[in-house]
Amino acid sequence: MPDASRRNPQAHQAILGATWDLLVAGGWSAVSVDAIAARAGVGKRTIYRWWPNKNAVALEAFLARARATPPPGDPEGLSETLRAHARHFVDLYVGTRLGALLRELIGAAQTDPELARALREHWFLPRREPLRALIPGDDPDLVLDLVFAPLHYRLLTGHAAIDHAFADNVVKVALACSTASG
Amino acid sequence: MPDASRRNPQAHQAILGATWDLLVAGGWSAVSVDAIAARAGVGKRTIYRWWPNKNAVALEAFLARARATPPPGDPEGLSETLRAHARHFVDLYVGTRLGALLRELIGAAQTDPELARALREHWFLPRREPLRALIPGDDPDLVLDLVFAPLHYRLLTGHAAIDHAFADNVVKVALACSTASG
Amino acid sequence: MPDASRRNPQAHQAILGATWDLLVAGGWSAVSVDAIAARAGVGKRTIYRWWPNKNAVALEAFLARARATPPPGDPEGLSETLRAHARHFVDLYVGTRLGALLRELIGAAQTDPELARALREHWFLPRREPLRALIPGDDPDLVLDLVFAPLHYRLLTGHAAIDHAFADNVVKVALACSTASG
Amino acid sequence: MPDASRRNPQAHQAILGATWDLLVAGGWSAVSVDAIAARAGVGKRTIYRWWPNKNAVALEAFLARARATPPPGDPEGLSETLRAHARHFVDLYVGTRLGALLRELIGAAQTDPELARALREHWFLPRREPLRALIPGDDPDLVLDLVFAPLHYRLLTGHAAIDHAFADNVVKVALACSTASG
DNA sequence: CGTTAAGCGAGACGGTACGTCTTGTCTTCGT
DNA sequence: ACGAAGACAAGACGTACCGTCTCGCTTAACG
Repeated sequence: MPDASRRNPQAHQAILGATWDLLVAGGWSAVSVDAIAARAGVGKRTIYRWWPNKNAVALEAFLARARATPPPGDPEGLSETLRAHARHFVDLYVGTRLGALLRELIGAAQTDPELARALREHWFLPRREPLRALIPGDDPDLVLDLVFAPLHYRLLTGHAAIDHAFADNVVKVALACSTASG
Repeated sequence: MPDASRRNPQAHQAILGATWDLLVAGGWSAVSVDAIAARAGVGKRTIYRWWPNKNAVALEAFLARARATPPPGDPEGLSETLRAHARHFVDLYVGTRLGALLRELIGAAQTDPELARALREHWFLPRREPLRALIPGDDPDLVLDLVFAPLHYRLLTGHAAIDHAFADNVVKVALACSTASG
Repeated sequence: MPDASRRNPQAHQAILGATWDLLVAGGWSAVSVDAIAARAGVGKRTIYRWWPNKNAVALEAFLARARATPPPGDPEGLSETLRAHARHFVDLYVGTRLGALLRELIGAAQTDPELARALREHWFLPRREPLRALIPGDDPDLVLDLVFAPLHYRLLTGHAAIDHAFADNVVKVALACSTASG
Repeated sequence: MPDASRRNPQAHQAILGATWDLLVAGGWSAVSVDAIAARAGVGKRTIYRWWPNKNAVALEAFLARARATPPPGDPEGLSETLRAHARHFVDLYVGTRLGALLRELIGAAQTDPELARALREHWFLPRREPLRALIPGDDPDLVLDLVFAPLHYRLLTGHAAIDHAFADNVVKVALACSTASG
């Protein structure tokens, strides 16, 4: 295992930057380890020393940019909070390179268990966890899924449009559910 | 381009069968056009003549098997109907090779727009369409998403378990929503 | 074996014509059985019914055109006769599509024994035979080779130019040989 | 393009060796880039990195073996020298795998200009050059052709046998020519 | 005059080889 | 020891061509 303290931060950033640039310029299909290395002016070995494969690099590039736009500070009331989060996802995902990348990462995760685990651990769970405590009832995960699943489902299948109105609707009915049924 | 009436049905079935066999034996990563051709005793050209790539072949293999277990005849009452469908999806997807294949196909669809279109057109929409008419209110798609999105979301992200109880809960709250909010 | 009396002469000529056209348009590499069939408006089966492979077709196309320019009627004297023949070869081969085709056929014959046999039988021997009787001495084949080999050698290796002067020189020294040594 | 100093000599030799082995075992038709790579335990990419195609590989394999039997040191007298060289060609070519390979390479060169150039440059010219200076008269190339063309002509057309006697005869008459006519 | 057996056009098929691409490992230098 | 560079084994990709085949259609010879 490499010694993290001796890692070259320039190379680290160059790799993430090159990955993102390639993605913007040519889409996911333009991202290959060779291409990243060439554009970053870095040896392939340096990439494989620190990441297991290009999916992991792309995940880190995604997280760096996605985390740069932090989730909304929670306003008053559960309904408002969830609505703010749902709209935040819409803004982050829809019509953005970041949303496309997330789609592609979730896609790649279907054949890359390690990526699936990392996505859960570094993206989905951290965004859900702060909200779980706010949800009353004995199955907060169910409510969170009612809110967030439709968003991601449409993102991945594209069978219907996603916008703020949709986000608002989803939150409204999901909350109605949890009170009506819980 | 090619004349479908002259298509060799033996070769057609052999290709789909070989694809499925490879999938069962070695998972999605074992499926390659070369491997399919070799196992089916078929020239690669014959595959490329009728399908654009292996994703399309795998989709057809998926649909052939998935359609072989038709959705439940609709029992009395909307609630029962949706519950039957949700449980049907659970049975079809969870812990089965078919579910794994669907996951992988949705994954591949994130970088293959044609596959995405075909999946929507030949899988998602046909399963939704008969149910849309049954849903009261002015946004039946929203209700269908409340029911089916959590299922697929958990299938794709694996952040929580899927079983009949989950399916039942989802249907219960989704219906509670639509009545409470609509 | 097919019944030659029922052969369609239009198809026969169309195939030879298409072969030649392809050759002129794109060189030997543009000649494939598929391409011939397509351009001739003929089924591949029709080609394979009458020829074993494309080399045989091309040979026939070559012979049809090469035989259309018959060798010179033999003038007075062996020296003149050989010189006329040598110059005839030069005219036929050098800088012409026909010469290029012969090169390519001899090339193909190196891995196609049947083509080699046919070339010998239908091209080389018929051109040599009438001359053999004219050559005095006990090894006329040697003299013929002294005359014709350099021509074909340069055609195939391209290590030096071929023109009438070269043809004349070859004939002059070859004849000098045969008298000096014989 | 690639950095020759970093070339792996084991792989280089394995490729040439595998090419030769395939040739000996199954003839030219058994030689394919795939087969070479498989037998040499080498990636196809490694072959294509250093050679443009299999013809170039085969040429190098030919040259390696052909140069291993160097041309005869030149004995006293032009006649003896040429005779030794002619017999050397006969020994090298006739009834040997090497001769068959040369035939096939010359054949392939008819549709591969780069191979043609390389054959001239690395085989024909180096063997001719040392002899040119020995030939008196103003057209040494003509004399060399008189000696070597018949040999190669018969090799390529197979219209007559090749043996030491033929070589001797060719040299005898070719020299008679040059003195008689020059 | 009708039947029947070809030739024929079209093109699908099994197969093989091609040349390109990407992945992840390994080696060689330089710093 | 890390990093830049890139060669390497492996093997999938999609294309091209080969030679065989199956399908209907037409057409000539024969009953």
